[in-house]
Amino acid sequence: MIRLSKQTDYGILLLTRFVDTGEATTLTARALAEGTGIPLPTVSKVLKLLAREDLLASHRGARGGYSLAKQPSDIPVVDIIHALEGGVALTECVWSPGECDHEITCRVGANWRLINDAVVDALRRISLLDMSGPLPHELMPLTLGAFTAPSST
Amino acid sequence: MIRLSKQTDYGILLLTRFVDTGEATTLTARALAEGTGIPLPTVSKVLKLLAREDLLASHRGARGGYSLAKQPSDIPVVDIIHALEGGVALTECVWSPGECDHEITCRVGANWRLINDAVVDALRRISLLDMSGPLPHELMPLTLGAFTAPSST
DNA sequence: CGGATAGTGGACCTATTTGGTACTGTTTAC
DNA sequence: GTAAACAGTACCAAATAGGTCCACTATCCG
Repeated sequence: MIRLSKQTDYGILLLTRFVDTGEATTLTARALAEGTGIPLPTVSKVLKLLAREDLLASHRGARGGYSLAKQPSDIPVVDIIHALEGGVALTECVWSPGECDHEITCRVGANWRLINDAVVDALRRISLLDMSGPLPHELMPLTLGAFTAPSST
Repeated sequence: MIRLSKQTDYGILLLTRFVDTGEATTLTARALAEGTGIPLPTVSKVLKLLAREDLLASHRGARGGYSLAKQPSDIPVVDIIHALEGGVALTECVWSPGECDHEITCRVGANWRLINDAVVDALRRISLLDMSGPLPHELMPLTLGAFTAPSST
């Protein structure tokens, strides 16, 4: 089963809380933990990772906490994934080319790269704002026109 | 890092060998192992899984082996992934809904489902034949038109 | 100033998954 | 009947993910 890590899942969920409470709001890890049921240390870890990649701004000290560092519409889902699990590389050779023994004979690699790029690109176009809203289907069809030949582009 | 398992990677590679050698050819696990450098037990395991999902036809006994069960153009990549790692479920709630505590408050789930469907759909449109060829880019751009509002554009 | 609150960084442990192996059948060609 | 080759399954080891904890630093507030 190919799936995102739980951390990423938590991350998205936590970030939507910021969107819900208003973008400027500062929330503490503790409050988030209580609000979501996710254990505090874990929440803390996830928020730290998000802050490190500048998706969240951290405020230390008493009455500190975290707040969104950008507009929700300016935070692509792919950035969240990147912050929490390092990236998207469907196959090893996409991530670290040159380590595969099947070298020249393997034409599959190039194709994986294209597919990978397409997925990353789609994930880049989806923002936190999109994710946090109950998007009407008419407005969010997310069609993947795969393997169509556009002689134009 | 979100990635496919090595087994899936092997699977695609092995399947392309069948395409290369002609679709009707029967190949043994041993021959494949020697040809690819992948250890025999592992090759065997992967082929078994592919046969179980009817992507390969197995021929037992002496002079047996495996052959493609369908035309390469009729084997979507998503089926290979399904055979070798069980499926594509970006988040847990896509796979087994109802187990998440964040129940009603979580509107994210529905969106993940849409994204997941889109990825699966793209992977369904790419065939083994596509993967095994050195596809010219003009013929295989794999564009994902994500989150475009169809009404306006 | 001092205490309480909150994030920071990193170490750490455990459980699960993955990658890979082995072995005992069962089927088939010759 | 024997050898080749797949089938099923159990198994082990290494890697990764999930989660916890602690010592430290920064900030607010009285």
